[in-house]
Amino acid sequence: MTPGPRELLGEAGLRITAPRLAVLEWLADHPHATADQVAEGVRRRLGTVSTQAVYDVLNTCSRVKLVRRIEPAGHPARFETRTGDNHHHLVCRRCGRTVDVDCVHGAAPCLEPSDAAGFTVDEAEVTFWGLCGDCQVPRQDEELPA
Amino acid sequence: MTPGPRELLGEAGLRITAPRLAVLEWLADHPHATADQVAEGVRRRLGTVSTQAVYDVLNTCSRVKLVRRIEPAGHPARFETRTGDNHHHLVCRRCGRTVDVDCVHGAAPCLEPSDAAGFTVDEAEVTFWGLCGDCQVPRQDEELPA
DNA sequence: CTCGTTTTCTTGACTCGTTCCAGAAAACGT
DNA sequence: ACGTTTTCTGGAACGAGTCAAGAAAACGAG
Repeated sequence: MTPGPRELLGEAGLRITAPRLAVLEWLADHPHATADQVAEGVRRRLGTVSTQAVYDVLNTCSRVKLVRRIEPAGHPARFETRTGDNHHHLVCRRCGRTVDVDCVHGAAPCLEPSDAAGFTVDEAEVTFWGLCGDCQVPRQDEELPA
Repeated sequence: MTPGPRELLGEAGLRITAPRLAVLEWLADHPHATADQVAEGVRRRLGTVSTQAVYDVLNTCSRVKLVRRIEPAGHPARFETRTGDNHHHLVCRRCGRTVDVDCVHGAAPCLEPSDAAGFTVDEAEVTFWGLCGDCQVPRQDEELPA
């Protein structure tokens, strides 16, 4: 079965702390959350947690690959616990809403650049840009009416 | 032949100003420059130009597709005049150096997500991450020796 | 070519997301 | 239970980029 946050932290050699457990648990239920949203969710569960702690947990867990950080241009970073498979994302230009997209061509579609120009490539990141359902028509509340 | 900056601005319905010409010309010779680098280059040519003007020119020209803005996660935005073809980029995780990568599978390889989830997709952005030649070995100057 | 309108540039304050810092507090190994 | 190590708190700070008000240029009609 899927290991819980406690086990994951242990296996990664990280100490088990309330903020870490809360972040991981909350993130498992709310993928693609921003740091702010994570902080809010965690506080709702633990009472008070510093912004710093949240960033620290997120960064530490990113480093050991327990969470993946995605940074869509022009939007604050978002985090998810689905790691390992190199899936891609569909991001709304307007509200930043993000959804997972499985790799189109199976395993590694565009994973190899034709010419690496002396680079060592270790990841191919694919982002699809567009407008989500809610943002497609909404000239409504674009400007408040006089 | 390739139209010069002056013609491009005209066609786009934008006024022809010294800062704009200088930015476009400089960018044509220095693709993937950051806003700072553009400002520096333009100042070298025109004397004094406000940071604001540079951002304004870059944003305005982005809007009319005269320049493309790329924003690699964790690095300041970079700009290029090669627009229209949806080519991709290879970015150095460490120094941010960016090089163009032509689309591997011809026209639109991964352009269509398998499931759009109600989104209207208008662009597929592919970024290859790695280390450039200069950043692969350089544990040298990582820490200054005592 | 001059004038008036419109767009662009300058200067400087400011925001946002994120990190840095020092000290207090918790977690782990013995 | 204790000391060491790592993590958390609170607050200051940072970099990239934007906002706002007025001065200065560019266009185009007369």
